Amino acid sequence: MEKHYDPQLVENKWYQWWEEQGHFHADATQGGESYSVVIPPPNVTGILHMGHALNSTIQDVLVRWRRMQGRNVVWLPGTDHAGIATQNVVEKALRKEGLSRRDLGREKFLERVWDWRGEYGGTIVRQLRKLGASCDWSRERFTMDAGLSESVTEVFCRLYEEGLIYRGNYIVNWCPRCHTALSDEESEHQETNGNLWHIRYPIPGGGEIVVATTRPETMLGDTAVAVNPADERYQALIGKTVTLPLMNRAIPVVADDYVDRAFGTGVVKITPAHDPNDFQVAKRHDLPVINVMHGDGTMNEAAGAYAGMDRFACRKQVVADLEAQGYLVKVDAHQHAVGHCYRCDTVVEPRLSLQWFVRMKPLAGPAIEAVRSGQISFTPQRWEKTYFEWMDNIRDWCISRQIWWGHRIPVYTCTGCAHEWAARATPAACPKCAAASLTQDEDVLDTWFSSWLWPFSTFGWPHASEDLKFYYPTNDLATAPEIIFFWVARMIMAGCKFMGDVPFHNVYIHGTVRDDKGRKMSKSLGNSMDPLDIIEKYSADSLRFSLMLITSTGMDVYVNMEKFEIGRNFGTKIWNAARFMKMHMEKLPDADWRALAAGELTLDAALLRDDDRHMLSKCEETIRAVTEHLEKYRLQDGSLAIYDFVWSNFCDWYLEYAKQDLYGADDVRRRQILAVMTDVFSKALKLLHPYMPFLTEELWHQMGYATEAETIMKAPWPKPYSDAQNAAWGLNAEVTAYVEAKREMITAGRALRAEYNISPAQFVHYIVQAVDGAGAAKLTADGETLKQQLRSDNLEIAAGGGERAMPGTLCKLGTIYLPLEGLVDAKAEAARVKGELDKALGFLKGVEAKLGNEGFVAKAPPVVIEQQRAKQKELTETVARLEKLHATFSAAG
RNA sequence: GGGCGCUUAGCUCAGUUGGUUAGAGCGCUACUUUCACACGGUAGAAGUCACAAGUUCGAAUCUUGUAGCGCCCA
Repeated sequence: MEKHYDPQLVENKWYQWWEEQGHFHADATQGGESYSVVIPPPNVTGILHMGHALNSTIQDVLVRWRRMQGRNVVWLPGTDHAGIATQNVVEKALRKEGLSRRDLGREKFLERVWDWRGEYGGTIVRQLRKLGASCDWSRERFTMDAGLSESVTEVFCRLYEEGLIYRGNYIVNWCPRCHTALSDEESEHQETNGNLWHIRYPIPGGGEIVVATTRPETMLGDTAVAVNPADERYQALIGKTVTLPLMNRAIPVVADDYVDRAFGTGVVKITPAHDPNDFQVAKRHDLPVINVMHGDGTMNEAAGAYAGMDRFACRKQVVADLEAQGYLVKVDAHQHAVGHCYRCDTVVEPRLSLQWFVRMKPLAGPAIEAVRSGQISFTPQRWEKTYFEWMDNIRDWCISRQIWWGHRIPVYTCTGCAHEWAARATPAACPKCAAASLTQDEDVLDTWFSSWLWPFSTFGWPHASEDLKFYYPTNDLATAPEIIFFWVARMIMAGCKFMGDVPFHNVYIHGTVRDDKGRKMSKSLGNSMDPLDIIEKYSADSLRFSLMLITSTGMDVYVNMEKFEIGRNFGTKIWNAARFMKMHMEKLPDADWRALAAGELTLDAALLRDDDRHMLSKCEETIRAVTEHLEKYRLQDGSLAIYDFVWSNFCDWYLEYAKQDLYGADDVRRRQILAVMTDVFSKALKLLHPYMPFLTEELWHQMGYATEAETIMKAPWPKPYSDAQNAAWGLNAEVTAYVEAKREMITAGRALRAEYNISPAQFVHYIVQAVDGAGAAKLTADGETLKQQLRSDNLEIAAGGGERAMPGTLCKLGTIYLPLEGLVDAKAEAARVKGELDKALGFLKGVEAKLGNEGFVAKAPPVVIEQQRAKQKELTETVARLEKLHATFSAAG
């Protein structure tokens, strides 16, 4: 084995092998307890970014852990067709050829998109493999697959037939660049510095009123102005008309509660075709609706002289004209939130158009109940509030998009009798009049209209299937908070509606990966990190482990390149621990390490020493801790528990302790030590496997824990030792406490030599004054290992007796001295001891104050009082010993 | 404007039902290439837990308020 682990070859080798061996594949017919996860389908145009790395690692940790627990696990991967984004990409490519999609026509264009998808669409799926994601690739799905398309049509038809889908003229968020409607969720509000223009609208026969607007170009489509009915200032004007400047149109003054008296002048212009609130006002007052814009954001004929201008150019011109004609009163700077297209960042235009909508209220009820009743829970739980907030105020969902790439709306109209209906298959004739001449709606559906079916459409719905029966509902869903409205909430609604059951039981909402300055990673900032670069530089294991170790549940995570050294260094540490063990294992060629790693540990209790017992106890503790953390989705705590166990316990202490025996001549003892090590280390590898799948698989084989055909992926998740084992081996709290006290003494001894600048290479003489005879006996039995760890050639252990005039440190088991006769600065030592004494006295005072407090003694739980009493006893003894030591030095000085 | 969250060591963050001498990783200081590992070892320094008031025998932890930062929704 090399000194440094080289992950590049190893990672590719194992991934390929896992996949070839079918270890990721699951089969419903094998039964057992199911555990299923569907991947949040990444955009087919996408490439892997740090957010995917975090999201996928979380899922893979959970999935690999459950697989080792023996569950029948499936992690279903796939991509969504990302209607607008993909169409944009292909249209851009076409433009380079000087073509538009209209030049090609719908059919040819779609062929081009499919070609594109075939060539570039699989990128992210290949990248997920590099990360180690144990997805069942045989089940990979795409939202435009035949099967998933069938689910979409089925769902559309059912909702249509139930009257839950309707078409109507409403104000929608319109992206003039993508040339399509967007849902409310797809319009992202951004704080923008704009202006509030105050415009004079003259009253025929004298006077004027002033309206304030942030979008002056829309005034061309004004059909009224409105005031609050309770606003005394404008009572006289209600029902009168004013003249619309520039257009010279007479428009009425209406009274409506919607108007906020305190905003601007208290008078608002009403532009029904270009503002959702104005549209409502127009409906209430039966006002005409004038659309002044084309779909591409240029002004249309209704804009009069401004026809043909771009909306922003028009804004400038309108303002200039208003000013020139004396209608502009003033301009105030005004900050407001403006909707932007989530795909291309163009300013969204509220626009009246004919679109398809889903009535959401009836779907929301059961979905709200599913979370309220606890059938679904969010981690962290606070996101449930966000969910309820949105669901309680849910609005209808605009699902039609004026693009070509997507599921075409299955609504047909008879050109003969004008009958309109939704059909699951392309109909041959009108069901009403039998005419064969039909037209299909030109629009396609929102991509999320297929994604919201993902947890069951991917398992074969609407057809009954074994998979659907066995794996639905899924267990966990991991995603980012911004997806709660787009996807999570809608999946819950769809699951409840079409499956009659929730789509998953737990939603794990993780944070955002940011750069080390806390900024979101973005192409324009140039601060994004490519997970593949990290994998190349440090390995996928390092990426995964480091991410998990530094990311607390649901919190944003700040990363930079150096953070990934954590995982790499840890990997090297484990690698070297393994290398060390192997070196000694080779001295016992007859030993069956595989049986030891796989089976129950049998040990000769008579040969066990306290450090072995301590190690076994710690291992058990770690198994419990990691398992519990994973159950609670505390992935960071899980990784930290393993890290601490392997590094701070196994490597720092047990390995060092073991050297005495491993380098010694006693084969029986060596066998025992290596048995304990193998048991503990193989368990550590298993606990670590979900986080670092590659390294653990490599070592699983290197260490001889498996035959070639076996994988750690399917090795059973470690369990704590049985009560019988614990009893037989003598694992208990006293033993653990003794070993830890012994370590405290070793640390104290090392600190003494550091203080006296004794070179680490030099062997030194120590004297230990144990507190009692029993302690002295134990320490004497451990004498050789103590000497090894203290680098001492002379260790005297005495029981009881007085304090000595030499540098010493008080420990639980006794005082450890560094006998440096003649060299000791007694004054300095006295001062050092005085410092410790003062500290101890301070704590003692605090404890005694607590115990002296009547309220505390009367009200605190007995356990806590007992704790304080024990502490008081301990501190009192410490103080007494320190006082003696101090006195000794004072006398010597 | 409404909602949610954050503020703990130089940096990034843990701290799970109130009871610790408040922890980790990185960074920092000193020593160190000794026979698993310098991607290492040993020892160490470092925090009025944002601020204020309150509840309590006891508050980093609960309540209220203030300030700053961030996100979501209008």
